[in-house]
Amino acid sequence: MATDSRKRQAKREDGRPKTATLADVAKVAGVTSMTVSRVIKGSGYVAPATREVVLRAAQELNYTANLAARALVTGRTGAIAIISGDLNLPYCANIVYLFDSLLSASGYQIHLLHTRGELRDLINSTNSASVDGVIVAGMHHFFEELSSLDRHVIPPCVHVGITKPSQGDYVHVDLRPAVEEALERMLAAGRKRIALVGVGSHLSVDETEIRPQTYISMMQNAGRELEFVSASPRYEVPGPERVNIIKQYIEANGCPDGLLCFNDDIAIQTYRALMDLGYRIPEDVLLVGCDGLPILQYFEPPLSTIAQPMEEMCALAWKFLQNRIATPDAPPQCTNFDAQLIVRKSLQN
DNA sequence: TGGACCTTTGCATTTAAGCG
DNA sequence: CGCTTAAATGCAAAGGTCCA
Repeated sequence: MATDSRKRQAKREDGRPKTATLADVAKVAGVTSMTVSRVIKGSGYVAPATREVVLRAAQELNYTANLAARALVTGRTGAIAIISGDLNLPYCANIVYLFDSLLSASGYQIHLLHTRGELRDLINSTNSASVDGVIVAGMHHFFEELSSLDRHVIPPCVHVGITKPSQGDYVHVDLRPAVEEALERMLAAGRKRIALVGVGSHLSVDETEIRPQTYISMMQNAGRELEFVSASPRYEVPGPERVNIIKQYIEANGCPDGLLCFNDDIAIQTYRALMDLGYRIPEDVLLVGCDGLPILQYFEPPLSTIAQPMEEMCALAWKFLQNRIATPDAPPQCTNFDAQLIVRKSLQN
């Protein structure tokens, strides 16, 4: 102990800042560092009087736990990586916000990543994962790739989103029933031209994407022509530009009388384009988005949307990940939710 | 190459309390 | 008083990286 103190003192003379350690607190409190550790962690037996003395010493020395040293012993970093799409997308921002609330409440820190390269760097930096777990929001291809890597290097992983990975823990939401319901309502209302807004006829988003898949099968079963208003749902296309793309399409081709939008962002831009061109909702066009953004209810008329039970999904995914961290070899945990169609005036005749 | 860094964990030891 | 049990505390080792 005396040796340690001399070394710390020497460092201080070198001009390096000295931070209090468990041993420093222990010395002041007159106990060993193990007792201090128990008090700080709140685990194990410590007499109330001893606890008080230790806490006072810790406060006096402005002690904060050395997370790196703790990770060294426990193999836990107290950090979770979240890999999501771009935060420009309200859907992704909302997911990150929800996980942030959940993880913070559990005392975890978040590493927010957007690319597989970022996670790889994180892992390579120490030859082992420097996070306790990974949440992959959407991006199921990435999840599959991650799951196939060396399990000794890759931390526990859970996927949450509208695609269903072939392995691992996941929380999946099925958009199909709600998309079908929206299209059935448009068909039942006698709408002649029902188009999908946001994806081109070449289905540039993802061939496994359930929205265009459902749209195509429903329209074909109803004997209807397929019609795609190509306005990339990706964030690279700025909103005003997308409004113009949609307006140009309508001016060139006339306006479909039913519009299913790939997401709520696109629904809002489609709304803007329709208003600018003098179309009425729902009289001329039935309009529905997808994401469940609350702001849609404040439009006039209020916009319909396909909503996912985001809070339940995120809470369950976090529970799955905690289970996986605790028992790495347990069987896969999977849950499926159905998205719900929120019908507002834009989808009512 | 080996020791220092800092913390936690499993196990061992000591102390206190309860009871006949 | 002496035994048993529970509570409280301490010891030793381990972990990855850095630096002399």
